Amino acid sequence: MSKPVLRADARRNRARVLAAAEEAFAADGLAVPLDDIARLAGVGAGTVYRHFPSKEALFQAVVLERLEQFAAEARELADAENPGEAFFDYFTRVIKQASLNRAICEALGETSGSAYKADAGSEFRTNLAALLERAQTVGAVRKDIDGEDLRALIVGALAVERYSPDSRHLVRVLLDGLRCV
Amino acid sequence: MSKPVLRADARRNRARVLAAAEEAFAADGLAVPLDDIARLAGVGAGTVYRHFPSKEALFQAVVLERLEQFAAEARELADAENPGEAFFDYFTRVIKQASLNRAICEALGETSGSAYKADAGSEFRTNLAALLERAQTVGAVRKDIDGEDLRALIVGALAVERYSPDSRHLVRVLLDGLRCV
DNA sequence: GACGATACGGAGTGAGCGTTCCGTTTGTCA
DNA sequence: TGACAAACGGAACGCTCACTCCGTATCGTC
Repeated sequence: MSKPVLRADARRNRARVLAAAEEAFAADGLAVPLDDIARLAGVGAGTVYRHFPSKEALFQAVVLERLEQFAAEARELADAENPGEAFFDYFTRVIKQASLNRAICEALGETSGSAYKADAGSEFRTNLAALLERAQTVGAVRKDIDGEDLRALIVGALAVERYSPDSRHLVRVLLDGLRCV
Repeated sequence: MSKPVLRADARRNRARVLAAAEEAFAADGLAVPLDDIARLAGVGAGTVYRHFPSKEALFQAVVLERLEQFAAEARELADAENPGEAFFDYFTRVIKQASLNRAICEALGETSGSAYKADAGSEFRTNLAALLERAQTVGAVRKDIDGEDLRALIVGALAVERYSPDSRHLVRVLLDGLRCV
């Protein structure tokens, strides 16, 4: 049912494809031609399709890998002694990292992105909501927003950051808006 | 040098193309096939190219038309009795309208969008900056942002609004961040 | 080392789309 | 109304790109 045990070269090539895709999608988003990814990985296009049913599936695999990293970071902060600080630090860090990764920007910006909203980005969602709630409990963050609101605000902050990456204080404007009044 | 006086049918078709393009681009952005625009306008593809040198040029014409409307609205508010209120009202209205128009979203979001940043969207830029400065003068808006910052924040607010159009209060979070502390 | 299965490479295929070309139609003006 | 220029329509072109196919190479096993 699951994996029929890959041959050694197949395993190696799969890893190469994933690495190449991560780099290429991060730089140019979904627009990068699949042939470019194959060339970057040092394999043929057919090999890419042996491991991933479509370009879109490869993209999602790359994005989900990254979202799981974000989720892990959030988990580490779940018990931080200062929930407010933890929340704002995390928010800032995610924006900074994600804004440098066009794949993440496009994936999170997807209004109808079923794959990230529903199934597998769910751990990211859960942990993010947990951070938010703790920060709200101690009075660090206004209480009239929920997890889904926060994700929308992340998308907005990403757009701001992408638009003017130099301006250090713009995201702070948003954070100030999030603080308790 | 300028216009060689268009024939009547040519003038009519040009207007139809512009109207169709405005509708199509607003709905689907630059991704809409040019043939669709031509069909919607009831003309052939060749006719579109008689009036506009490229699809991109047509897109810019549509966007600039809209930006000039925004600029005009800002001009009307330039002497409002309450600069703070005028600023926030204008900001909210622009976000609301622009978020419904995918062409505007894409155009404003263009990081390297020379056409809108440089030449012709300049009146929009100027008037927007004037509104901002007056609001800052009366102490309604924090003073550590400038016109370019504001445009970045508009792009961000657009992303938020597009992501969750229902949530009435999300843009308010951003506005609260803009207020004087 | 030989054999069968697995995986590979990259040319090929088909679809979509921006743009052009040209035979035909239509407006304008005398 | 006739004739010429202006404008039209849409078929055709060329390019890009996702995806497939199949002859060839490589791996694992006995």
